[in-house]
Amino acid sequence: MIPALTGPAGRPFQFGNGKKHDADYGQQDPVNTPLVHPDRIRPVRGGQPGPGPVVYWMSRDQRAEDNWALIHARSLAAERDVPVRVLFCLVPSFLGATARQYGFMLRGLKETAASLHRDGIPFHLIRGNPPDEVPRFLEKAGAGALVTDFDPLRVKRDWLRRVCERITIPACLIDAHNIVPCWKASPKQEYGAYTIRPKIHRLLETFLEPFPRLPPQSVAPSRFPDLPDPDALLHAPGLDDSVPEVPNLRPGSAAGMALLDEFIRDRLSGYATDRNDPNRPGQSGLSPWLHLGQIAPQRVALEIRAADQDDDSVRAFLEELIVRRELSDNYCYYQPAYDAPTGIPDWARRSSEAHRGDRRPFVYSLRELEEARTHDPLWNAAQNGMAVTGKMHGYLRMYWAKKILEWTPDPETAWRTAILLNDKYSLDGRDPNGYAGIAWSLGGVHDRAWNTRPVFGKIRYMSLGGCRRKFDVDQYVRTYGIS
DNA sequence: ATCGGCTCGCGCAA
DNA sequence: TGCGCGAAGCCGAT
Repeated sequence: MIPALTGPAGRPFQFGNGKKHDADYGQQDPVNTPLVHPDRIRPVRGGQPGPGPVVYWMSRDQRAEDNWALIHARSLAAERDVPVRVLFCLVPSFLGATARQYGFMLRGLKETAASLHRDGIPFHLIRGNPPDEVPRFLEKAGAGALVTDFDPLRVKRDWLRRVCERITIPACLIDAHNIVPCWKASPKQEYGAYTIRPKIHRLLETFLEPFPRLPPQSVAPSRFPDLPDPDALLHAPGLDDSVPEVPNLRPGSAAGMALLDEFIRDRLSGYATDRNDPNRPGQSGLSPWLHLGQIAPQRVALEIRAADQDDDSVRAFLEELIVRRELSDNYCYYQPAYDAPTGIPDWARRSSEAHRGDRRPFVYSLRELEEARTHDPLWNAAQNGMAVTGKMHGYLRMYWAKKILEWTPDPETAWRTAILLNDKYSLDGRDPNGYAGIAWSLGGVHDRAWNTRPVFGKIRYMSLGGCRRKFDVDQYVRTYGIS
């Protein structure tokens, strides 16, 4: 326990008497109400808070609304009567991201910055390597405390660790992405959805609570930085512009919320029956906005639940939004090799090794796969569709990934290829969901053993015939294939 | 259209 | 120690 981050009740940065908040605490005085559940908060560095502003280093959760990390930063600032500043550190090269993903992110950030400025909170975009630049900014701003948002990916955890080594002010981490904080849902890597599901459901009542609405900042600086200029930033040297932005797509929190409204109004009621047909717009399509934190999963869950629609559909959607998404965070948080075949379950690894030398019916190069030039029109259509639209239907993602295992020389190549292509073309690349999905498809993670097959061993196989039985493959190929 | 067998191991009841 | 059952299947029999 770190003294500077601990309130009188032993709960970090508590306000008031610590009693459970009411359903709507928009009316309440932030100074006298514990706004953020203490289990959402993780102190990562102790020390005496300085007299300067509280800085929220925004990373995974790029929104001004419904953001527990920002809410906590504002609470800290209100308590100490200092301003809040939001910092975003733009890295010129991040895990294979291209102009497609940077464009979506930067246009969203511009909107977020404008919202923050309206609330009296300056948004600072800096560029460079976070372990160098974040401490430098904190020093220059005379920051008194640091707040940041939780991300289970190695590179993000590494940044935070190194930032903490270089600063002298207290710092804390908030899980603003998961409804049940990742470390609270489970203390270990879970074996499957069925093992984490009851743990999450037990805690939902506590954590799936309404967001407080805070008044504009009373202590606000007189000067605000310029809003970020996405078009200028996209031309920065070193930025991979090999994949263009997706036209006719609206990044940002407002567009994400509009898409959510449209989904609830027009498509949620059919979700239970339509979601696994790639020819129907049965899925929400929210994943790019969720991935970049432009909208909060918790906001989505609250709205879906309030919609009071077809029970099966609501249940099925919340299962995917909450249980399976948070299982992905659990996997990346507790499994260091979340993006390699060394992290898969024992039965899968034994089986996979036994079939390493199996003859592959087709072997394609990265280039052939990337250019969608295989013998399988469905696979080509899925790959081509992703390259053009930046997304791929959830059901086809499994098929697409499994075929990469079947058509490359070894599992290592398959993992590398699947991750590279997903991260390069998908708007939701580099997300724990993507890593967990690939681990499920290629490594049997969160799955069970199945009938032994060549190459796959006991890892679940999927076939073109199976797809034909489930949906109209030819229609999909007509829509997304290369003619 | 529908059913059963395939196959492993976690978590819980006992 | 035994037992139920699981992140989206496949295949062949009926």
